[in-house]
Amino acid sequence: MTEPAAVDGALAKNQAARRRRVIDATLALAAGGGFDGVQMRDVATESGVALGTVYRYFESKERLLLEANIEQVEALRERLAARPPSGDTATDRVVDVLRRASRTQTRQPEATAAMVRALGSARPEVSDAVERVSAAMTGIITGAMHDDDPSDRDRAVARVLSQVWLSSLVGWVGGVDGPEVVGDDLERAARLLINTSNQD
Amino acid sequence: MTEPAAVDGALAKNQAARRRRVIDATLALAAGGGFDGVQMRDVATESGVALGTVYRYFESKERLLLEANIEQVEALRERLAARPPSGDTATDRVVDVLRRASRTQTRQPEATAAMVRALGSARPEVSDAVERVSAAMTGIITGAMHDDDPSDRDRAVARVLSQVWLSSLVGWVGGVDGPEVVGDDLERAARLLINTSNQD
DNA sequence: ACAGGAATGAGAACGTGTTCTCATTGCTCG
DNA sequence: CGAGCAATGAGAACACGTTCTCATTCCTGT
Repeated sequence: MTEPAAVDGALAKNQAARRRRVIDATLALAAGGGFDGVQMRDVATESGVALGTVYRYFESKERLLLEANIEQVEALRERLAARPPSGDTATDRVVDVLRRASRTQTRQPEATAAMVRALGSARPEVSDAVERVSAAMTGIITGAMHDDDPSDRDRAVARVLSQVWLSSLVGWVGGVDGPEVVGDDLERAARLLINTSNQD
Repeated sequence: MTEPAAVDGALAKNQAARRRRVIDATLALAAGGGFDGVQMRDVATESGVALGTVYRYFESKERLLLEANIEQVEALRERLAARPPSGDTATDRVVDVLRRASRTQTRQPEATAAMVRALGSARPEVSDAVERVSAAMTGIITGAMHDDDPSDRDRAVARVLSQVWLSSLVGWVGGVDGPEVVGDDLERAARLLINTSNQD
């Protein structure tokens, strides 16, 4: 019954440890020099792994950054879920969460820049990773709305907001807008989308 | 009075012609092979210009693709303005225009992919070009709303829609969604945003 | 028409992502 | 424990964006 390639075993453990070191090295390099600061040779050196090994674990630099981003966004989701948003209306809670999220991102400009650039590069080979990132973003938003399962409309709103999120990050990382615009964009979009009968 | 470097003159004309050839070669290559199909050496060869000259005209491959994109989006804007959208309500007109626009883009998958990737790469050096592209998108949308000058709210809605536009294109180009999703996303967002008292 | 200077052509050269080769190591299973 | 095989290390090699060099051509102003 050793068919599914035992998840324990010495090999698996070593591989998990390598993967971790590679991602950590990536995050460290990204925090320092953004996208261009993450050079595959450096990632290999810093994580104590051969260049070819990095590529056996991650098919490309983008994949590497996206996997790192998935961790970050999912961690963000858990952190936000742990401290539930304040606010009486769904709109307020969503705005609160979105503002906290964008603050988190704009506080680590370089690392965020690296990952956003990977997100925007749009190669089909990494579509599954992009999907997971945006699923996490959407989950953050629907989670802030209310405790019930999200309705179709909730999901539609959340999708739009996560799209605004991405575009706004791209605009910030690309130097089109300042960091505060990300939060403002999201708040404005949220208020336009979730307009219950009470005008702000 | 020959101060502003005469816009006519033989030199200026040759330069304009070179620039045109370079952009045309770019579009042709992009139509064939997407982002990776646009190789700077090929652009130079196809446009009958030296590689160094391409770089004197366009600081980078991204700049080149973005300048090409600006032309396309502005052409699209004029075409859409020439055939005003059908529909009685602002929502319907906006949806009509957005659907036509996304059809135009998804019909040229490779070329669009190349340009979207340039848009998503988010380097500050090309922020002005990104800005022009999104200004054109926004203009397309506000133009569809009504003939009057857009209100602040109109502009806010248009900005959100142009952000959805970009994200949705990124999702399509990146293989996350099918081409029809772009138009659907935009329509859904438009209906959520422009909710006059008449529910659809 | 001519001198001076800017623009271009042609191609080498460099940096970094990615691939490939081959020797070595480490795991698993009998 | 030992054979076999996958994983890894080390580094060369390749592709393409970008930069640089230098000779040649083309404008422009006189």
